[in-house]
Amino acid sequence: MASVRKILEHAESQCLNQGARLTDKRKAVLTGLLQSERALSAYELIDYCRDQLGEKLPPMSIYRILEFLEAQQLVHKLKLANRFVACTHITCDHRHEVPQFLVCTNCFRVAETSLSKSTLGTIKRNVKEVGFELVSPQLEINCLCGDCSSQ
Amino acid sequence: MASVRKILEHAESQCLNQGARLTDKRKAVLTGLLQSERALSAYELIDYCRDQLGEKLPPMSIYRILEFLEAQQLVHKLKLANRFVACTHITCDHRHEVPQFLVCTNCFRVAETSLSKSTLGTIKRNVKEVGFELVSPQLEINCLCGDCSSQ
DNA sequence: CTGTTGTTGTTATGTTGTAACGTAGCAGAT
DNA sequence: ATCTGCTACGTTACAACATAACAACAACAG
Repeated sequence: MASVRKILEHAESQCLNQGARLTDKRKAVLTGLLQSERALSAYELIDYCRDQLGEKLPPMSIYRILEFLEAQQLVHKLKLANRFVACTHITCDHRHEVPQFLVCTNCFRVAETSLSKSTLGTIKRNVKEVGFELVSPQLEINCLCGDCSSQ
Repeated sequence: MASVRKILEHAESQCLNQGARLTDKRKAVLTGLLQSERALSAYELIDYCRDQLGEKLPPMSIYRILEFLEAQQLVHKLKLANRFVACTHITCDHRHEVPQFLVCTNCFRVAETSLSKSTLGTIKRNVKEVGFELVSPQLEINCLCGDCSSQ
């Protein structure tokens, strides 16, 4: 995995391309997520930025920054856990596929898999049958990670 | 669909079989969920019970009751939406399969589908590959319902 | 320098969820 | 009856999560 510094640089130029700025505060929040193995809540990020990076961010700012980072596709919000993770493909330039997140309900570690096109197709067909529509191109699945399932 | 009264009777005898009691307050909460098309939050249920059924339930009670009803398999908690729905199979006696909930992210209407065994198998294999384990026998998928997707 | 836009600060408040402890009522044993 | 123990429910207080509304300020184009 690339160093945090490298990733930040990459993210910064990516933002500039879109006419957006990756400020220090935004970098701090992104750094927090990059350095964590687990998905973090907004308030955990506040603590992290204060304790590790000396950035004091009130809740309001954190939520704004997270919203920004999400819009830039640099982080994902996991609704299942009400937490955030850095996108694992930040440094890839290719278009992102439909991401599938496996979220450990115990410790909030997150893994990503990718289901085959045909499996996804099956799911989509099922959804359509009951008159619904898959919106979020994002699947989140309740799991236990290896550590937690072996207690 | 069976009447609410019928369902309550069925649920009550099911509880008795397990040595549990379906009290008036518990019935009120279950009724609220049965009469709603959409998944309801704990606080919406408080309002419903107060306004429609004259049961004043503090948050603590609601959460305890919901926990009870979940344990009895009478309701499901949807983590994606932080809301609750009555189990659509309350009146069936057969063992429940792995439920899959399609949750409208806009209005919280909920539909259930069932993926084929093979599709589920594929997902389980994917999960296992990254060292995780499917715990919750429950899949929740972010969708838009027909109404909301056509705006 | 000035107006505009975007970023952050500040304050206040709303919403969701739980801990800790108290009470009420019923069931069975003595 | 009284005790005991259990389950359901009440009460208070607070923790955790999220946003509204408005003020201040920095960056930048013209």
